[in-house]
Order: sequence, then C-alpha cells, then structure tokens
Amino acid sequence: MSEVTRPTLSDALTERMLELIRKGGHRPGDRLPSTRELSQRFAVTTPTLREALRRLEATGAIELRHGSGIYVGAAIERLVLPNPNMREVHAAQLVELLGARIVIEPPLAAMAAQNAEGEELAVLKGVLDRACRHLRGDDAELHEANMSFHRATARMAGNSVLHEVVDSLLLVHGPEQREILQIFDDRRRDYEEHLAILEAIEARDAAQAEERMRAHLVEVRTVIEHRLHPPG
Amino acid sequence: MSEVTRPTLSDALTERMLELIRKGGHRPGDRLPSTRELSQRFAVTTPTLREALRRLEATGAIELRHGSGIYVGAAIERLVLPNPNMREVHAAQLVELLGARIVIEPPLAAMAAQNAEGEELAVLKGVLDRACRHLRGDDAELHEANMSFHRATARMAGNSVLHEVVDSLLLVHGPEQREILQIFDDRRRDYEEHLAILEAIEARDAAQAEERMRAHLVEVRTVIEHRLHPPG
DNA sequence: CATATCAAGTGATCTAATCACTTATTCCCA
DNA sequence: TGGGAATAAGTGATTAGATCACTTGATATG
Repeated sequence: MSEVTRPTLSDALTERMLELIRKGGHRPGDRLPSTRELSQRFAVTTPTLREALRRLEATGAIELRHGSGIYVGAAIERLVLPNPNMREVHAAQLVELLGARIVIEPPLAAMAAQNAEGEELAVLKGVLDRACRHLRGDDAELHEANMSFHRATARMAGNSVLHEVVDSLLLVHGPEQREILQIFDDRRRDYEEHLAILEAIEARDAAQAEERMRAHLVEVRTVIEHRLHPPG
Repeated sequence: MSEVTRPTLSDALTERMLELIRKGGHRPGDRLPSTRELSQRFAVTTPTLREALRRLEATGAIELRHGSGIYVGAAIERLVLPNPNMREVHAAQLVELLGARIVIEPPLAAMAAQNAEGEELAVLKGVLDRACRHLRGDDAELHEANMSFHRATARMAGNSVLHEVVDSLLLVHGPEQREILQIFDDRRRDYEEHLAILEAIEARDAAQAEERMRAHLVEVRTVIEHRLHPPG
C-alpha cells in the first residue's frame, strides 16, 4: 500500500542508526557519537544525517540535546510503535504484542457487535471473502486479508483512538511474519475462526463476539509460544 | 521531566506546519506547497524545513513523495499519538480518549493486582503519597501525580506493549488539561478513588481492582461530557 | 490512437562555514 | 579553603545556494 517510492538515502540512514544503537548494546540514556562523527561514519552530510535523527527523535528512539549530545531514548528498548517508516519487531516481543491484543481486541469485538450496521458489516464480509478466495494460493494476500479482518473489526467498534491503537499494533504484523502467525499450519483455521467471530457480530451477540475473539487470539499466542520455545 | 532544552527553531516550525495543515482545512491526500515555497514562507532554509517535515512524516502527519510533492497523511485528522514533540489533542477527542482508556486500563489494573510485588507496589504508594502532599497547593504537581498513578499501574501489569500504549494515551493529558480532568471540582476525589484502586491491588483482588478502575474512568468521562455539553 | 520523448516542477543531497548552547575546567576572590 | 564566575572545548542548530534524481503531464511521433 505504501512504499511506492524507492527507499531514499535518509530512509536507509534511519535504519542504520537504529541498528547502530541496538546492536551496539546501547541503553536508554547512553550518549551516542556526535553529529560530526556520525555523518563521517555513514558518509553523508550533516543535513541528511539530521533528517534521519529527527525521525528517530519523533518516535522517542533518541533525544537531541543542544550543546550536549545525542542520547538514546526510552522507546528504543520498547516496541517502536506507529512509525510507518520502520516497522520492526523482535520475535520475543511478539508474545507481548499478542498479550496486548488479547486485552484490547475482545472488547472491541463486543462493541462492534453492538454497532453492527449494514455498510460496515458488508466491509467485514468483504474482507473475509477476500481471505476465502486466497485460501489456497497467494500467501501474502491471505495474510493481509486476515490482518484486515482485525483492523475492520476495530474500526466497527467506533472509537477512533482504539482503532488507531489497533492499527499501530497490527502494523508490525507485516508480511514477513505471516508464517509464525499462521495457526496450526492450517490455512483454513484462521479463516474459520474469523468467520465465527463475524457470525457473532452479525447476530449482535456482544458477549459471544468478545469471547470468540479472545479465544482466537489466545490460541494464536499459544501457537507462537510453542514455535518460539518448542516443548521439550 | 522532559522539555529541559529551549524550543528550537525546528520545533516551532513543526507546530507551524501542523497549524498550516489543520487551519488550512487540508484533508488527507491533499498536496501541500513545495519545499521551496514553504521554506520561503517560513523564512527558514531548506535543511531546517526538512527536519520539521521529517518529524511530521515520522508520525504519519504528512508524506513526502520524491519528485511529486508533499501530501497530507491519514494521521492528521486522527489523534497524533506518541510524539513527544507535539502533544496536542482537540477537546472533542477527549471523550473518545477516555473511552479507549476505559477499555484498556481496567484489565491492566487486574493484571497489576496479580503481579503485586513489594518494589512496584512501593512505587505506586509513593506516587499516591506525592499526590497527597499536593492535595492543597501545586496544581500542576497534583495533576502530574494523578497521571503517574495510571502510568504506574499500567507498568505493574507487566506487558511492555500495553504500558507503552497507555503512556501514549496519557501523553496528551498534559498540564493544560488538568482543569477539565479534575473530577467534580473536588481535588480530594481523584486521590481517594486512586487510593481505593491501590487497596484492591495491594489486596491482590484482581476483580475489584478492575471494577474500581473502570468505575473511576467512567466517572471521569461522564464529568468531561457534562463540561463539554452542559445539560440543558 | 497509442506510445515515446521531453521539459518543467519537485524532493533529495551536497558543501562548508557560522551561530548557539552545554559542560567541565580553571581561576580568582573572599 | 571554599564558592562562584569567567572560560574554552565540544556539540547541536542553522545558514546559503547549487546540483542531482525523480515524477508527471504535455508534446511530439509512429
């Protein structure tokens, strides 16, 4: 959807800076090299480097103190949330991410059930149809459709703040994570669980919608945990 | 805590740009003036302007398309969430923001009750003590302490993603909002409700902690609604 | 009519120098 | 000897204008 334009120099710089901080073992509060040194090391000029720094600053990854230096921000060891420019997540954070979704999304499913109206309900059905058509075939499309189901449900709930929060959380579930997020190696499974949730929403059964969404996410988390730490 | 350094030129630029977009009636997808024109209008040089643009880009407020132009992003009409550089929220969004907190924070209170341990419990108590000392006196301090209580509770829950989400949401409850967030014009009220929540957490009574947190936030929202739309 | 070419407009980057601020040291005076 | 003021080094902030790279719509060409 995005990423229509070729990655620019400063795009790459932003990621190299992040890498420098993370792989350099820097902790929040640590001081980083000066702008002069960084621009030399990365072989770019000051203004270009600064653009990358400003982006990192905007997300809380670093902090620029005039006359003092560049410092690692608190957000660096947390999840870098809603930055379209650097969707990155460590595997270990996936479990916590699912934990967050388990708290937030079930109530949203309940709210969606209460608001269930013609138009938005149609959107939700459309998303599931799309997933159904890719049940055997394009992996990336199927994954995208599955994620869209969660986004659409959050949207139906009618609270724009929560909608944005869920969007942010799902942002890190990029295509590269589709394997680990696939339940039980069964492509059909995700779809059927989503379908069950839709039915509850359509029936305006808030309690059931909430419970099915929760069960669904808990199951996903369980699978992920097993894959990260195989039993035995 | 932050904001130790004087606002820089590019800080101001970022806000002026936001103002230009918002008050200019621009919608997502609209094209903004070119970098050359913007730098002239604001009387700054290209690199300085670009730093401001990169910050706005990082939060999704705008989009820079090489060779094409600068476009308004989708995030511009939503809440600008976790950007330490521009904490801004429209009054009407407060109600929705509270709605989001009502969904997220009560379960966190329950999780905090389950994790209740010595050290973090002490932190929570310390926060309430600080609030107590400012019950009559420094308004800003009292407000900050009240917000810290919610942050600390979220932290106790033990999920860093949710902790970050709550931090982001509370970020917009800056000092300038302390009046509207004050329950019933009674400075003591907030403190006492927080105290009740703490007691439930301390007693490891998850259900009660959750319910008290929910009741507390619902009450705050109700008050805010009444202030925004006085009955009659 | 469709395709290829081109030119204007726009963002991206470079260059290198100067300004403004912080910090720790030093020095002086009490 | 202690405390505070001047100071110098280091660092981020900003300036200036030119050049490169890309997009897009108009124009020309088959």
